Amino acid sequence: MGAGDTAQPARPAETARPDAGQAAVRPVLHGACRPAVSVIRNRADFLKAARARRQAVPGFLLQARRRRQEEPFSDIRVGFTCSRKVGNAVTRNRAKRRLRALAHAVLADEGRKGWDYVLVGRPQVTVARAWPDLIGDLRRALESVHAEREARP
RNA sequence: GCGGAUGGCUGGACGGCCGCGGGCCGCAAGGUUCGAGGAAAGUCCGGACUCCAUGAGAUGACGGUGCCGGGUAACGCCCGGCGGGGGUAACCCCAGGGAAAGCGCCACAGAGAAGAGACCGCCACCUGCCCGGAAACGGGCAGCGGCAAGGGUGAAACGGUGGGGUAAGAGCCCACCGCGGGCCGGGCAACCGGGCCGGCAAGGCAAGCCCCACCGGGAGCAAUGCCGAAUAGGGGCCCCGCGCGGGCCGGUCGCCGUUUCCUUCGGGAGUGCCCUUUGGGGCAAGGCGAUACCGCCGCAGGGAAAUCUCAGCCCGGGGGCCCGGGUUGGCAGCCAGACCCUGCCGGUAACGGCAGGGCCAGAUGAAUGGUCGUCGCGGCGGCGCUUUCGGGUGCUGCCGGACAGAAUCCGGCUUACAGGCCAUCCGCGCGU
Repeated sequence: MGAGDTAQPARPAETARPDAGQAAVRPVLHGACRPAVSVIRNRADFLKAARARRQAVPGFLLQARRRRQEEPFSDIRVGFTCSRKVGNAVTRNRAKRRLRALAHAVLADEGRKGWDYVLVGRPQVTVARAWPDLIGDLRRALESVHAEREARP
């Protein structure tokens, strides 16, 4: 009986894994290796990302953090933040949805495994900025954040 | 046709690419179906539902409501009336109980603001002075007085208008209106109509306090209930202190069972040990599982003692029963309901009854979308055609498309809202 119980504690750590495992299989069908993108829902992860490096671009603010060794690192995680300064509830929702679509379009190809990204909405611009400009913003922000990492030995 | 009043509806459509959340089916891949609003908002009322408190309840405090009748689960909501006010009208507006229970206040202006008051003013008798006069007397001014009509102030001036009356005046008297009290008639009632009496006594503010009637226990879904890491850890009681307990390792037991090369995929050759009836079987190595039992022998050593140490390795005083707390988080509450649609019946209506049909979001760093295109709508402009000169119509360019995002759920209220549509009614104009 004791051996049966000892297998239990290991399970919570693996809850994030199954997605990663399936995603690792799926890209083979496409021929390219696209890591899975999952969503950050935990407050602690948001706070950690906010304390790590950041890059402001016209459309939004990007916060990014490379996860530590003991955390799962096979996927890309992304979160979204729109405070009350962005506008009323309708505007906040719309800003968040645009950021979500933006992450979907760009991050799977240009994000890095084992990193957390948080996209922070800005008043007026996040909702109004033209779509191609926003995509360009994210590409430049990612480049800058990754370069900063490599410059620091 | 123009202007207006009221009630209601709508809140762009279609498609391509890429996505999200829930349910159902499926081992899975995946499939299928559903997926924001009229206010989802403000959180202002009323409930459902939970937990807490409570002897039924009464009283007080506090809060709320306030014409009458009806509707409703309930309401401060809705409907129908009444009264007052506004509008030619349709219709709209009203915080609409009590001011002869009491307290308080009524700024400024004004003489005076509640049993008030005399600034200008009006006036007879009487007294004094002056003028005229022969005198009687007349006139003027002042005093002693009378009055409150007119002027003036004010949001409001101690009933209003008219007449009589008077020196001048005054509800002093009269008529009507207003006010108060009975009476009669109508209405469930608020109230309305009529008539009689009284005779001015009763200013306004209750959204200052207050009085009267009625209603209200408190907190809220972050309510509340359940599950819940681990050698973790809190409290109580009892027992033991035994080379004891827990984890890991090994032994042991059970099950499985082997390796290399070639290949035309049929097979062939080789093989750690033993047995063989040549079919194969057993043992060792290996894997998986179980773990009661065992951990070389010996049966100990240190310390005054409690007790500690050692012997596979590591950690620790141990065991039993009961109670309680609780982090990350998960589940329930949590979506079939005072529900929606249609029809019939009752009711002026709000609404109610019956029958049939329908299933319509359940997220939790929070889904219900992102992007591109076409069409449609509105505004401004250009060109063409047409015109009863108001406009209509075709093509085209630019711009715009509101207010706003479910979070336990219902009934209301309030506030926000680009543009568009419908119905009924009123006034004016024109035609018949």
